[in-house]
Amino acid sequence: MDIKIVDVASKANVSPATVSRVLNGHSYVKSSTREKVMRAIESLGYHPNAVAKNLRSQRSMTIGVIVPDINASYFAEIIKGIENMAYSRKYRVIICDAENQQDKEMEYLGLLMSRTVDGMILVTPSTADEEIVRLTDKGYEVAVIGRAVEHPKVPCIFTDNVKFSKEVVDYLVSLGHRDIVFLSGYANAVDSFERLEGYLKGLKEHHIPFRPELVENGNFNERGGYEAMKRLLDKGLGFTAVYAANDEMALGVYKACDEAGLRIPEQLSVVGVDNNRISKYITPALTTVNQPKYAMGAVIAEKLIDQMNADEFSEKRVFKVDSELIVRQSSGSL
Amino acid sequence: MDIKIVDVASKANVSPATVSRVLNGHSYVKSSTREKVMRAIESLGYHPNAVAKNLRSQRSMTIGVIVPDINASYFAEIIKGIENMAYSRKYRVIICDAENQQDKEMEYLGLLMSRTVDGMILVTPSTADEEIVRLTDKGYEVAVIGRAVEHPKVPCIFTDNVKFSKEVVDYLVSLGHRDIVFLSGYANAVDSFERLEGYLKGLKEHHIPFRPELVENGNFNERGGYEAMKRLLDKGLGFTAVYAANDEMALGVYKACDEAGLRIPEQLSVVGVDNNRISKYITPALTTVNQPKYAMGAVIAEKLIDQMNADEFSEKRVFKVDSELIVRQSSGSL
DNA sequence: ATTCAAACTGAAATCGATTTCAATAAAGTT
DNA sequence: AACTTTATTGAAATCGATTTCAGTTTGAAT
Repeated sequence: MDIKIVDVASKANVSPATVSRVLNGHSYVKSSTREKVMRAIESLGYHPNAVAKNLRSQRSMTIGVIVPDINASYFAEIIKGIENMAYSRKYRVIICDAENQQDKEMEYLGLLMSRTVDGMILVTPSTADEEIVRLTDKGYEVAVIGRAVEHPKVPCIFTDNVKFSKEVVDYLVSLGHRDIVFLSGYANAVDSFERLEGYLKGLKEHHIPFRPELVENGNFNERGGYEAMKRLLDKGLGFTAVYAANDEMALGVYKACDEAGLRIPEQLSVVGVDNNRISKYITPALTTVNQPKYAMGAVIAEKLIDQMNADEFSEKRVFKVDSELIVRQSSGSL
Repeated sequence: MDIKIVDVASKANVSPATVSRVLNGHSYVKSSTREKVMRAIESLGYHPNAVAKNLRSQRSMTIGVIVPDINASYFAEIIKGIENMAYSRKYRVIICDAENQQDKEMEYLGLLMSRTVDGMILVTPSTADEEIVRLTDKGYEVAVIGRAVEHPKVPCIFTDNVKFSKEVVDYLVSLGHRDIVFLSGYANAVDSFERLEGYLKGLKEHHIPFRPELVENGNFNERGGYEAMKRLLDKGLGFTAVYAANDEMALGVYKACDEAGLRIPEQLSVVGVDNNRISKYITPALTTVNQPKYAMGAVIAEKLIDQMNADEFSEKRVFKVDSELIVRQSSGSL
């Protein structure tokens, strides 16, 4: 049922080699034969089998991306950046959505490891560094978004979690807040860890004693943020501001506050991270930290593609990009 | 540098065939040899080359999905539904984001056509029906979300655009509106077309004369909605309600109204379609039409997989699912 | 008219797995 | 003991393209 290159060849009275030459165009082919072949291709509706092609040529011109959740605009924006850069370099992108499940993440990693892609970009905060190092040493082309990995061949791009988290604390303190809740994401993510670190650093610098009871885990999603906030409110701890490690959790905080009749920002200031698309539409508009998501995706895709095509690796491998605090209406002075 | 099956074979002192048998487990292998092979695999860190495997076995256990925009929650939800169903059936999913560009859509279609996937799901409103029929006749397994395609082998799932659009008009008329704007999406999308049809049908039923100047195109995105609304406002046409063919455009309408000092819903009622995640967070919360996106993805994935594995095709191929109007605060009586 | 390079083409090897076929060994069956 | 049947393995063919190698034509240069 399938049309193969030999079918085209026999229809055009040439060898498969010639058809291949016409198809790929890096060799001499007489223009009259080229036309014969083209006509045969056309009339048979021939489509080359990429699986065979990739096997022989040992490349697929595709790169794979694994993200924890395509629904989160943070990742969706990154993907757009990757996609457009890759597209302009004639690469195609396949996206794997791990849906925040570690087993799926591993599963998809296995899929990409089986040579279906020429390179991969991991945006997954939970794949261990050692795993990435191992992959790279095995000869896979891997790039990482969201943190630094110690390996001379792995391009990385990330924002300084510690730095901007400290800046959030600085900002809240400048508004007069001293009792600041930190809402963390899931435990095995570097982002959670480093944002907590920045939070602590900020407190320390302002000589504010750390109150461990003000740190709660919200798993990076709305529901987690909602439940964490309810726990905090139930305990009746005194606090005037919440720094949520991402906007999704901040959304949950809004909901909990709404139910508890707590007004934002009059009674509680809320700051998120990601500049999620929703954050500017919600009322009050959420103060948040913006990361250059699209650019991060584009830069890392470019580096990866460069590296795949040149054996000398790039002078610059690790990119730390700046993020900015976007002050909106969810935060105010005491 | 790469470890191949022959390497494993020679390390374990067996033939490649035996290694393959161990790997795939559908043949007799003495348990002692199995262990030898396993040890060799382990110690060499062997990963089978899926490209070669797929070429030989003529299947990849992956299905490809093309969507116009992964950033839109309508598509993201559909993808989730597909992904989870596929995953439970041991299929992997690769997602192609056409970014609302028709050339990219074609490009990705070409990618999927080159036998890298066992089947494909198109959620693209702009791929022509004839193209889909042609693909299917050529032996590709294709399923479609969002409309019906006339071909006995193509599973389809969609909501009745005409029906719910008419219901939107019914609803607005019941609130007393008679001058209703219709904001259409881009012209080559069936959705635009059918939603307009429902709008017209609704007007007709209520004996409201059709005013062509009240129909504008907003290209299904926020910006388009904003600009279309501005054009309408500039023209100073009298209207009291807007039916936007999706929520994204409704967002643009909000922005234009905000700038023009027009209050929603007091001075203008707005209704969207999709029940986009943002729609419930925006103020006033948007009245919209909900489609069972996740379920649609799951159902079509299941049908496609069934069809790929059984030669007899399913009795039921076309699924029309119900959508519901979610009334929120953006619409009110005159 | 002869020579040499460039243009053009096909046969066969190759990519890395799976699978068929056939051969042998072990285990039951009468 | 002779004869099936079942278990176990390897050699070789195969999937559908690309690419090397070598051979033939053509065209230009001497």
